[in-house]
Amino acid sequence: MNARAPRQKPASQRATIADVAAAAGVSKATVSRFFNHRERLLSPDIAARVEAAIATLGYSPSPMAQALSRGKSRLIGLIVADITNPYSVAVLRGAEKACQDAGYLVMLFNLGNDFERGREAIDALAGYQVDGFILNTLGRGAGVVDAVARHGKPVVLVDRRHDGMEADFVSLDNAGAMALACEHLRDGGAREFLYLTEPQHDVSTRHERAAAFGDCMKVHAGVLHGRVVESREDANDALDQALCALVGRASPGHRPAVIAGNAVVTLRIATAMTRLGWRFGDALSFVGFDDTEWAPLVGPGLSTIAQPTDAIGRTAATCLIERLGGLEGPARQLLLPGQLVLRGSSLSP
Amino acid sequence: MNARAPRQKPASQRATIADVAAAAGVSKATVSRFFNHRERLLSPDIAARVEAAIATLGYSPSPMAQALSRGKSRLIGLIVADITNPYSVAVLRGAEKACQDAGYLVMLFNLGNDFERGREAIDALAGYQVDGFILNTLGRGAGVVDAVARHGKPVVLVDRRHDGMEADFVSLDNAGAMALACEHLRDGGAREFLYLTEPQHDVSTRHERAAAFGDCMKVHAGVLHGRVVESREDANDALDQALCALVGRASPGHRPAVIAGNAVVTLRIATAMTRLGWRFGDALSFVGFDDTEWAPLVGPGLSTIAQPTDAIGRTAATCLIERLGGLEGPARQLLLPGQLVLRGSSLSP
DNA sequence: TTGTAAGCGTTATCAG
DNA sequence: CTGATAACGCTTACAA
Repeated sequence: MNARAPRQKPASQRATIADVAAAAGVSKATVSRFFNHRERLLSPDIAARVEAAIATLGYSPSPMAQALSRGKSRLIGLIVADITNPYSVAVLRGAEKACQDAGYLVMLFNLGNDFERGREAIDALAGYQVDGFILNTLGRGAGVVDAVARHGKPVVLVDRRHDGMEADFVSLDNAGAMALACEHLRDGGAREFLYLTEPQHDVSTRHERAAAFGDCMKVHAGVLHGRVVESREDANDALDQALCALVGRASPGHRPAVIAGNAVVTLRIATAMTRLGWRFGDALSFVGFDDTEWAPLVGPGLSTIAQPTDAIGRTAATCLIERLGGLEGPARQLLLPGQLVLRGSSLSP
Repeated sequence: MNARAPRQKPASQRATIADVAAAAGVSKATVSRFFNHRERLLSPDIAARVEAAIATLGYSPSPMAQALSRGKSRLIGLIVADITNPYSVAVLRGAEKACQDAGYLVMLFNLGNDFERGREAIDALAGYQVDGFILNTLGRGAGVVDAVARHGKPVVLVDRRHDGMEADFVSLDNAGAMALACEHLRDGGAREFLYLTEPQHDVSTRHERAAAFGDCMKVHAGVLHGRVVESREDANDALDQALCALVGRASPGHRPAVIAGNAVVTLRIATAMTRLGWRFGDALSFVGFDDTEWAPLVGPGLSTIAQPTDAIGRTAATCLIERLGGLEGPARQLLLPGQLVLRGSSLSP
């Protein structure tokens, strides 16, 4: 008996390892061993007793206590720039599946497009002892590189590189995908091209796509002509003008081509088209990045570049888990191919 | 000095409370008090020393250790049936915001539409000592009620009731929203109605909407006629037939009306319309539940019922946090109003 | 093969 | 107001 009163035990809680030990008439260590080294060092009869006690008490170890004790949590921190973005969600799903298969749980932190919160997110997740990070943000927002470095945990970057950071990187093969789109449109007779993108800022994917677009034009220099225009929210006039200018440049018999850098831009273009009274596949050919569920429903159907989102997420998770398993070596770069989905917007009538 | 070698301290880790205590020349208890009871019981000079040590070491308390010690984690478990569903995501966003404002972190578990995993999800989250649950699933899938009950933690249900469960419930006012849609369509001249829903199974929202539809028809018995049809994936023929039958029933001068139970059904109907070569707002009037970003782009624009998703999520989180704060009393029921968004599909030409 | 006890990073009780 | 010290639930040397 202790002189001091022990903190009272909250009446009916989950069974703890001590309860099991008591019930089975063994020590806590033995119960712990039952879970972690069962076969190797436990006699059958004791194992049976422990097993029975576990069953009757409905015991399962507390991951928190385990994490505290082991220093690792089997938790993976996933930070997304914007959970509203279907791309992010699709990637998330893939990653989550892979993690669960490997016995990891995903802790999600959504930045809600507030890039300054990146550091905060990392610190919060690190507090919960996540073993590693999957980051689908970065570029803007300071301190993230340091924040990650400070905790010294493995990181995988998805879709957005970050300069100062030596980390595995998983993404769509932007150059390949853009080439697919451009070649398809060229085959359809297009000579004048317009690439519409969200403001590029520091988002690596946007830069890569714009650069790839430029390269495609260069390959057919003299015959293909392209322009890149940044589309901003609420800048409808600029968008309309860019489209009109494009159509104005086109020579007869050669339908001009528009490529959208992502689904957000596609949405804006579709709105502009109704505003202008134009029809996809008629006034112009169109291909957009990101194959949304509604792409088939707009006008004659929108041709798109489908990203292997699920594979991207799964690959990212796998990468990270490999690193957690101790894999060494330089940062890897995994570029997955996109797929051209043909619909009316880019086909000849 | 201990006879036994202590487990070696991993070289450069996060600073712990002990490090801070040492640096400030005080006890761990004092450092702890600095965070939890600063003003009340800490002399200014000691507080200053602690503060300095915290700053130089970059210390912040480990939430895991806190959770272990306190028995509460400031973590909220959020279980969604399907993260792919934009409705769920929108709610998630609202809830997350409210939680963060209140100093809680959300742990997300996605069922991926595998309803049998509900129990697993709850146990996993309970393992991490979440203080309470927000559930956006249930109905199907066994054991969830017991699983929740077993842990005895507060729960808020979103959008889907569950019979055996006494818990706060937050959702769209389905009856009100349906009435809005029906009255609008009736004003537009519709007399023959078709309500298309996903298979109702045990999903309470689907039942409520179907029942509300029936009630609306009953209110104008004799003049309004309605049918409810369940639309299944890959049952295109049945859908087409239902639509044709509806149009067949309509008397001249009275455009028939179609109401879609959610965005998934809306998508199917839109596809059917192009298949049939019909045009929204022409062959029939249309209103669908859920205001998606693409609703304005389909045909003349689709009229919808916009759910206050953000408010739903926020409300759910607030509810839960109130309970965590000790609020007693019977289960509450919070029904938030929907908003009718008018577009071409339900307007007279 | 099993038990003992230290330690993971906190908080809370009790004595000064 | 401050410091020891026992818990929280678990793992893991080390001893037996």
